[in-house]
Amino acid sequence: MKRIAESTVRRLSLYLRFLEDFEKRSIGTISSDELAARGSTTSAQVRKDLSFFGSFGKRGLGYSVPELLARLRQILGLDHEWHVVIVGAGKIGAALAQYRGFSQRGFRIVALYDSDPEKVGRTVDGLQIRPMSALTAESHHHRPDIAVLAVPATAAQEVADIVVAAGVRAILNFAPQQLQVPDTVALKEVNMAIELEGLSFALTNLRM
Amino acid sequence: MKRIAESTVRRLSLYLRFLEDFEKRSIGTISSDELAARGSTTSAQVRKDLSFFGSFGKRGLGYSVPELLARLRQILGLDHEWHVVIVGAGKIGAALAQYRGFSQRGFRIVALYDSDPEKVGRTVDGLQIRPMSALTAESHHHRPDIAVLAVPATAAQEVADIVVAAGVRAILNFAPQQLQVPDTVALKEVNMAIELEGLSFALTNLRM
DNA sequence: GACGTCTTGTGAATTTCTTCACAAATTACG
DNA sequence: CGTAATTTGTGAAGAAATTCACAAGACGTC
Repeated sequence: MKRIAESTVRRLSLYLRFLEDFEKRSIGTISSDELAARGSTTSAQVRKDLSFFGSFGKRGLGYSVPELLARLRQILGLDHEWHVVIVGAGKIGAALAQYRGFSQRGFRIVALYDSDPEKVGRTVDGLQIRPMSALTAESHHHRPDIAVLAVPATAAQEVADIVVAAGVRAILNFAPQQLQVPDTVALKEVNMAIELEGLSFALTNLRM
Repeated sequence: MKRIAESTVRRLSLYLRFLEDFEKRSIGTISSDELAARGSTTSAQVRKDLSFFGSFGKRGLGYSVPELLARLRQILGLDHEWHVVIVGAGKIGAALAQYRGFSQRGFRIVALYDSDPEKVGRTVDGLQIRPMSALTAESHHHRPDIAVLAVPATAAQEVADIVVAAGVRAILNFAPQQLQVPDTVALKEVNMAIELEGLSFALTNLRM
């Protein structure tokens, strides 16, 4: 299969969200134009994005909402459960552990780790915080697919190495630290500083 | 000035971070190659990115770390203070209010708002939570440049309209809801669901 | 001060991504 | 059944981003 651009995958996620909304409102059919309007893109872009995976629409009619929903879920790999471990039970880690969006979309949090002995043993949203030192051993049992890192920047690379060694194949990094991982491991960085600086740049350079 | 790509601005933020690190380690000079290695990009990319704004290096030598730092800060608009309001004092909003990275980089949180009367009046990190209804009036005084939205998805668009009307010209949106804003307003979305789905896609399609 | 080594800055080439534009398919309707 | 109105799927064109490649400048050394 041809390589799919990251921008395409991001848009597929958006389309999925819009379709869920359309389904909730019992709309059975949707055109690429209507989908595009919701995501500030163009109908051609929507059709091109979908065309990488097959042809799901009916000419003259549009796309069946439930059908396209199912196809998108399948394409994005949301048709089965992923095991997630969260590392770091500070403010961000705890907020993530309680975030409903995870389980809603088939991401099951199987464990929450922290290296601080003070925090170990406490419970967050029904999940007991485990010591960092237990991660490797417990991973044989939990078989995590994805690790979410919510640790200080200074610890991030070390933790990344540990979870990769423990068999995790995807990392979502909230620490403000650029990580190095083998290219067999998928990596996404969420970095508020970068977003803020992007806004600062826009405020400085665009208009005024 | 030519339009600068978003990807370029993101990389400038990264370079800034690396340079801060080099400065801390008292490294006086850096080559585009060394900068590239830290950010998994290429030296040509680094030089091209910088070339949009001038020529800051010395052939045969590289870039002066303090000088390039200063120039990048200026380019990104980090050479003066921005006023930030946070809307939503739930888990995420509260965590953001306490996040040290804001003030460290010249983003001053001038107010924290919530519509829940239960939360109004409480203090988060020395900042009293104000009622949402006061935002418009108080903005005349605070003159916020940036609004950070940490509200439920269902409220996000309404809040966005309010802050835009109150004079905010940049929005950082943490709500899982695609916002519509006038194109005079800069907008960044941080959406964990999209990142997770990107990882799910990678796990499903790449290898295995 | 000439020579060798290094690294920038930047047009040109290449690759990637988006938009255009239109034939083909489907429905609606008289 | 035929015609008008839609809307998809997709090659081709266009735009944007990245990489190449090399002349020009700067330093170190003898």
